[in-house]
Amino acid sequence: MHAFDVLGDPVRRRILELLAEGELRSGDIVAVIQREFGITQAGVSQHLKVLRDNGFATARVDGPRRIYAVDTRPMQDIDAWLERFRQFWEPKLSALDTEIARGRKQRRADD
Amino acid sequence: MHAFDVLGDPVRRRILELLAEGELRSGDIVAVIQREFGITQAGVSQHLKVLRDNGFATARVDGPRRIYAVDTRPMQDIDAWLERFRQFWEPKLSALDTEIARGRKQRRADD
DNA sequence: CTTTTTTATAAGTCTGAACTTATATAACTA
DNA sequence: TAGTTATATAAGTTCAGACTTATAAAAAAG
Repeated sequence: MHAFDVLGDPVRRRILELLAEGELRSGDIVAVIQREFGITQAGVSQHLKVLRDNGFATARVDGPRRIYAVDTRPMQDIDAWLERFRQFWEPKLSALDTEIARGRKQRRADD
Repeated sequence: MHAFDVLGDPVRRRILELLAEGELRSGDIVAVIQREFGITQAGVSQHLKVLRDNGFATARVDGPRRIYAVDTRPMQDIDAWLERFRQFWEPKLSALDTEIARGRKQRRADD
């Protein structure tokens, strides 16, 4: 399964947004997702499994609980895929003058 | 439909990769996709419609042909969504020493 | 020690997106 | 002008993935 396939689901994207803010218990993730999407604990758990199996998240055991953390390695694949399109828009980062100048030149070429 | 939903399909991703290299006729896109994915002209055309309808591509008329071009505005939404995860990995751009140092500090905190 | 909590997984259900065939329409060609 | 090319859309089909209920197993609580 490709990284984009994983992110092609709104529940999984939302879970990753939550994890980007810090580690969470499975149960806490379930509570938020149930409220926002109205699906069951088992449904959320299945999404968590997809994330684990595809490298987007890790889970450590804490008694009967699982503590989930984001793993952003697959995000880098997404980021890399986007690279081919970045030439079409202005860099978002603060950059050296040469980078800024390069960005402006690209912009002019596209307009 | 969310931008990630659109990219959650391998055919559409491939079409966008092709368009990133430059404008293409519908028929040429169909030829490549038929060879790589084995689906019909109508199938490809439906994917092209999804891309048009969701702002990822534009089509201008040239006689009986349609010439497709990529529109990267929705990519920027993807890029923006990724922003929350970039703190977890090293910046790809050459950066000021402070940026590099900041990147390394983040990396250590995560390991 | 029994009951409760936590959460992953199994097994079953269902629907919409990805596919097909068919075709309409516009443009081109001979 | 008739036949061909190009391509979008309509209508129908199908199956994979997102969902449910049920439950097993581990840990915690009383």
